Amino acid sequence: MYTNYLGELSKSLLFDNIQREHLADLLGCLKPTISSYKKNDYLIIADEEFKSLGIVLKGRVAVFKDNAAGRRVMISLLSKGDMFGEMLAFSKQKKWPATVEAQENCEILFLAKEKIIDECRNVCPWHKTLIENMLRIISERALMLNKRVEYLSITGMRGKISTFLLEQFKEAGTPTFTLPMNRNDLASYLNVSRPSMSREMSKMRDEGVIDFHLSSVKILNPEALRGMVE
Amino acid sequence: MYTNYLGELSKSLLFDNIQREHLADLLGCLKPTISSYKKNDYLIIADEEFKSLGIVLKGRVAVFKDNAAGRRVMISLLSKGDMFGEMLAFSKQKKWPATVEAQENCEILFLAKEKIIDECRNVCPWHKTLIENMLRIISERALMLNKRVEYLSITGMRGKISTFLLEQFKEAGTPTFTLPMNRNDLASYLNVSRPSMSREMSKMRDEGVIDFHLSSVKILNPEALRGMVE
DNA sequence: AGTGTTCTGTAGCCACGGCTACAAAAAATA
DNA sequence: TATTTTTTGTAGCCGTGGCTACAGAACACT
Repeated sequence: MYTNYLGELSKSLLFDNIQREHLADLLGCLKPTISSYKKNDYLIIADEEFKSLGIVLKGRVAVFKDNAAGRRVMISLLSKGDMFGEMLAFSKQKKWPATVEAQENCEILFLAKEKIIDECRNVCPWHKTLIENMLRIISERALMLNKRVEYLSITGMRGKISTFLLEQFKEAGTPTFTLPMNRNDLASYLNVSRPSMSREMSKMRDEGVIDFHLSSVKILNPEALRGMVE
Repeated sequence: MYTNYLGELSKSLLFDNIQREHLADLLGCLKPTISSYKKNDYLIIADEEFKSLGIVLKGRVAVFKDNAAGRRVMISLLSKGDMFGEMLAFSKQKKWPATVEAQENCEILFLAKEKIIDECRNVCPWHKTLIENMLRIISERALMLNKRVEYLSITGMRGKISTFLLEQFKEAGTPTFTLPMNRNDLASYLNVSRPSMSREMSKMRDEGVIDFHLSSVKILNPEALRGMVE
């Protein structure tokens, strides 16, 4: 059944640190179901009852959210190895907050939420690793969201740009580094418009604080940049 | 040692569904440490190595973050029963991202991160409940952050206000309901300025879409409100 | 090299919303 | 009831940044 996918699954974060040969045992204990979907099929419709979390085995799926006006906004695009619904599995929330749609023909593994914690704690030693992985995945996602909120809470284009660049600078260690996204993605990450962001970056270049060409950026005056944070 | 606090701890979310009489056993197995701090003492300084998560037993503590410009911003204010550092305990991140300071004289229980998962899985049956609680707490926090990001990503005052009111409306079930925060808190939750928000709400009242007096709000025209979401 | 596609920088217009300031209402304290 | 403190509504000023539009650069594809 899922034997074809053992190799793929063992690369997934949820099954990290679990040997491929033990994975089969663990799956035997988790008893997942596998479903196939055709392009444009809905895997999940918002407000449906949550029963199990999903892992993409093959193909790509899109997570959407319909806002109150009825327009659908894409939240994320998932492919092989990615998981969805992991936060719902452990919260009190009972309904899916989003809609999930197949972008291509795909196969999805579903894991019932009760199986993840409740079963075979003593019998199956890999379960402990599974729980650890789950805690790590959710915690890390929460930390990412936290950082995102920080960026979004900054008022002012300058503040956002300089905070972001300083963080990249700190991470890279060197004053010259490559941006991890293109202008469009960066703009929507910071929730500003792309042209406005470009305009401001150019101003900052004119002022001699930074220099850049496409995705390559150089911090010329870190102190001045820090002064622009607020 | 912590026997004085058993009653308090059993009310904490982390120890939910654990009988007070079993809590003592569990704590014996978790081997927490308890420290006292005076007003203005630092419990944690940002960038220190993370070793254990904390639970406030007595007093109040403030979580701060210093932005790149050096200005400190309060993230949250914690009191009896509140926990901090729970996301760090399970992520790969090794350093505290924030500073924690005592607002009053207080007592804090610290729980080493290894103890939470690694120990006594088979011996101590309450451990399973503890892990479940932890997963629930972190998942719920992630969901809250997710919702926060959604609000912050809405461009336009109208969009934010109407989305928020529609959500409250849905939650309440009735067109008349009470706002869960005052204007200041709501404004900073939506990351807008308080006067601008008030101005826009008044406009919406003039247009006959909503009515309100202080914290009491009435939705007069839900359809029109939905049209303002984007 | 040639073509189409995506990405980036730049310009100009103008509305949204931030900010300060103040007064009235409500709530807390005495 | 009187007094202080907090919360809320309103006004006016004006800068920030969103938006459309376009041209040139970079990239992908053949």
